[in-house]
Amino acid sequence: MLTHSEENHLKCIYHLSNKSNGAINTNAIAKSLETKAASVTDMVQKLATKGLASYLKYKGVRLTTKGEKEALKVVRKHRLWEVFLVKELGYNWDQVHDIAEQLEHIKSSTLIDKLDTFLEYPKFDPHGDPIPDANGVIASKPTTTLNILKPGDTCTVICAKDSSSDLLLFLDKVHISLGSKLEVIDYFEFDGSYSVKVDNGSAITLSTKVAENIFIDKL
Amino acid sequence: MLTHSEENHLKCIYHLSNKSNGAINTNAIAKSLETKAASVTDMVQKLATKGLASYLKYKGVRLTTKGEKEALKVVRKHRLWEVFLVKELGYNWDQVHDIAEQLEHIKSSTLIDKLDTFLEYPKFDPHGDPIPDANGVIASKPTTTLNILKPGDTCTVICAKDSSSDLLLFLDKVHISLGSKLEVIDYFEFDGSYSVKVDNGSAITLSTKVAENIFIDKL
DNA sequence: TATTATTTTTAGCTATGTCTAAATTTATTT
DNA sequence: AAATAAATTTAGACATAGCTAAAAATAATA
Ligand SMILES: [Mn+2]
Ligand SMILES: [Mn+2]
Ligand SMILES: [Mn+2]
Ligand SMILES: [Mn+2]
Repeated sequence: MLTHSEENHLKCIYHLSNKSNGAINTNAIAKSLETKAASVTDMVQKLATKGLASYLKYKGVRLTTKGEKEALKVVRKHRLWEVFLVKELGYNWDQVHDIAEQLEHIKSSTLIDKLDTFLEYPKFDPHGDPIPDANGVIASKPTTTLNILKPGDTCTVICAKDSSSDLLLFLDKVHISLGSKLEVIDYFEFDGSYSVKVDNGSAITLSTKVAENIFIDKL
Repeated sequence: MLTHSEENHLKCIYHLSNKSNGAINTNAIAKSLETKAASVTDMVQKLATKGLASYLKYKGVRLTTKGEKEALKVVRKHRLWEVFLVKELGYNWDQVHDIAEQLEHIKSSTLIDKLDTFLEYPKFDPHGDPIPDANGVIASKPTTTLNILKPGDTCTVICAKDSSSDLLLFLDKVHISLGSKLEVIDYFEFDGSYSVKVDNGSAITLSTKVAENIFIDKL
């Protein structure tokens, strides 16, 4: 049986492994979990002892097949609970992360599949991230971001790159949500910002940073 | 912020205080939480330090007003999650206790009231126990049990005295659930057992112990 | 390549929560 | 009332999980 901390570390390593390839270093994990490198080292050694990670001193860590399976279970739980919080309880997508961070650790051999059934097998969470199925099979995350578009291009928003409240609050403010149709009106070399029409409404300005964090389907 | 263990102890003391009056002794708590008296002593001293309980060495513990308020919050969470598990996810009433035991510890200032709204403000949990409202106001538990009835009496089942899986599984087997109409056909002095018709069906036999654990409304 | 800087690990400390065994207090019997 | 039994607390141990500071390894730079 895994502890909350073990699960959090597995999930973190899983996510970091998807962003960059190769072994994951201690500092990156510590930063992501808001903890210290020394603490991560302890945990990573523990995971290795349990056969959930392979770890070489000073060389970083990667998940074993077994570890990835466990990580995917946590990701599945996290995302299904997020769907529940937004769709059933009426939370906004920027409010659910911290609660899901706790709910993902509830232990039960039946709960999450019953929740999945109740929610009618959603494929994506409120941030557009794919939900692993009961066997741990997960769709790959999209790769196209808004900043590849040129003036005149149109697209649909399908996912937010990270679930940080700051990004989501900003998108809410400019009325961009999953499924929004965007049309790039202009691009400004000076600061890399975009002028964009949201759902054929008025044009707004998006910074490079925002544009890099919105996954899209180009139309 | 209370830890899981603190919350479990508060809830336990609250429940025991409702069964017997006067201070609650360490052993009773240890037995109920499946832990040891020495551990309970530590915890109870901690609760006293935090102003949640009043404690006199060797004399037992009782909750302060503040402690009871916290206990009621946990009870509210536990019972609302039980309603969710049974009504929405399709669990049986004998399967939800252990999961609710975990869910009751999820920290959020908004979650439980949203869940309450979602469930349309249920007044009782799946075992017939009253659910405290958002202000901590709770209906009193019924007091009439099946064993006060005489042959010829009829009643409605409103609550099971404890939520132990053993009792609930037995009641399931004989098709007794909340709302069932029971008619006492016979009482046997020899072993204190009852012959009872369930919902005007065939007669079954209930032991004294079972009869003492079913709360009823006499008709 | 030698030196310096950065990253990572180890060592040692702290806090929580649990346990067993011994000591103490309270309750029950002779 | 004294002796014995039972309940309760204390003392000391262990496991988990976090931290800081020092040591060691690796990476970057002169
Ligand atoms: Mn978590
Ligand atoms: Mn998400
Ligand atoms: Mn609990
Ligand atoms: Mn219940």
